[in-house]
Amino acid sequence: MDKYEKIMNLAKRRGFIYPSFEIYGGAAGLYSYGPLGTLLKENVKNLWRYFYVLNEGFIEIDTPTLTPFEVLKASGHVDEFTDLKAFCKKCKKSYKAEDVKRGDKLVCPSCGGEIKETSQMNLMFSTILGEDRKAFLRPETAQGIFTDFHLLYRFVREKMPFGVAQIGKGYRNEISPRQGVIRLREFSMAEVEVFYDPKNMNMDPSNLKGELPLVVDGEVKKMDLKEAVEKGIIEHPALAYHILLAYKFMVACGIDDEKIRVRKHRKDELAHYAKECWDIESYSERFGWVECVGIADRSAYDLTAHTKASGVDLCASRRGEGRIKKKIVAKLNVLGPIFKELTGRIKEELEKMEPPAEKKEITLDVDGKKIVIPEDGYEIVEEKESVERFIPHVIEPSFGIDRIIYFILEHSYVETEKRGEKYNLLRLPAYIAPIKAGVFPLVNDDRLCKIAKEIEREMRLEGLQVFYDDTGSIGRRYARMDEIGTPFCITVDFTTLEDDTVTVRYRDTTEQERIKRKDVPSFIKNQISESLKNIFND
RNA sequence: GCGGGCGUGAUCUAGGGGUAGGAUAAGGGCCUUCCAAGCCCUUUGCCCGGGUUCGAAUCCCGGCGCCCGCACCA
Repeated sequence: MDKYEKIMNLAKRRGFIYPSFEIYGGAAGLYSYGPLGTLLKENVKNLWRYFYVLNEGFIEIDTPTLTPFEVLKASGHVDEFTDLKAFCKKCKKSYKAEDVKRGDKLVCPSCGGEIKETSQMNLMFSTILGEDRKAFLRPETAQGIFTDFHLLYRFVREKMPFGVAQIGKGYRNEISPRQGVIRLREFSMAEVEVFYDPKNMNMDPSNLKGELPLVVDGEVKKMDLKEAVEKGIIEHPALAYHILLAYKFMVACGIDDEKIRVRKHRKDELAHYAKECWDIESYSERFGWVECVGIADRSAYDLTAHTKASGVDLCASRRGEGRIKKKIVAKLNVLGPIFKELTGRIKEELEKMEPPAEKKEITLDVDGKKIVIPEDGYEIVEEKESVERFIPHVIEPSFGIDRIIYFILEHSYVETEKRGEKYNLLRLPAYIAPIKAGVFPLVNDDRLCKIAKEIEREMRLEGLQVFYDDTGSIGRRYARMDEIGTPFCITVDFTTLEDDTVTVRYRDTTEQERIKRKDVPSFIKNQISESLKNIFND
């Protein structure tokens, strides 16, 4: 049995994650989170929020997964995702069917033979809103952010740069989803769209401290980020910063930093919207290097596309450089007496015009009427342009939550021996662990049980997920907690009856210490929050 | 989507045309003063559908799922 199987066995047995709808034979690419998996996933999402919403100060939103056709048409997904591919068995090459169509036959451009084998490449799930409005389940959460850009830009009071985060489901109708939880048809993603002014990134270069294992020319090299930007390996500092942040997040999740690398996309593997893209990959014994995060430079691609398609201006403003612009200003005291009630319309049309080089009579067409404006009916005014409109650029860190959860399990899974017996545990960081503490009476004695149950209740009311257990031997109960990664166990023993102390047992060392019974909730909370704060102290 | 292999409780596995067995886990009880102890009892299963047959978990066909290779992977 390989590690993947062991982990998936554990995951199923202990309620982390397992194939969905199994009583009906299951469905490829669909997995469910059980009770512990749901807690674990929630902790991962909250850690992510800690990074991006709390630490970075990005705003978080929640938009529909059902997305009208026009949105994904504009974004390029309809055309880029819908492809009939023709596969030539002889040449082992595939082509876009429309490129090799000859009459009603598909002909292989390489060998000239007829191609019979085709496959539908549409990766989006289509559906219908109401009677007949075409729609899709979103393939990424990003479009819900782009299409609200104007509202969000106003919400942040028009400051640049700003980030918008979203956690939610995405859907891709994979032709053949192998690789278990690595390739899902419905999956959770956490995405940020960072909007910035390409002429003014507002990036503090001191944020680029540190070396990352970059894959350059197929080789992994530890490289200083500042150097990577200077050498043009990473296109610009904001992109480098987000690569670093995403890397730190992965490590904070408990993923082995020896098994993380950062790889630049080749030109031919870039998504249609991306100008440059870096993947944070993690290594699995079963699957090899797997993409967990993609950090893409989407430039102005999406906002430009949606501005064009919707007609809504998705621009931002920057303080201008004081360019001088001429414009026409109507003199109402002259025009009013001449044109009476038409004056308002005339002013509107007149001021829309490009000013003439020299002052002269202007002939205007207003609502089908020819109007002649006398030379003294307007002025040409010179104005300094104080704002400039531009379409913001976007950096998008996009996290595959389910893959990250798989890697958390794989990398925290430890096989050891205890008294000659196999002993397995999950070394999850305390803030990731689904259960924070086991609470036990040393033996099944009414007095001890009563106190242990009281402690359990106190901890729950303090917001801690804990697990009370009084069955079997104490060793067995520790083992059960170790297997699901519970970092602490609280045990009530006979000494508790005398001095009101209990033992805290640490998962990774199995060592114990005594603390005051009344301090238990705050002690555990401190342990968790201290380890969380340490993430950013390096 | 193509070719090959596989499908037995929650997990691991034995068997195999005639009442499906074990281990682990789980539940109940006894015992138990710190790391999967012991004893007694108990629950859960042949992927689904069709065919062959007196009788199918077993043989055949189809589907679904999993694994391997090819292809695909925004």
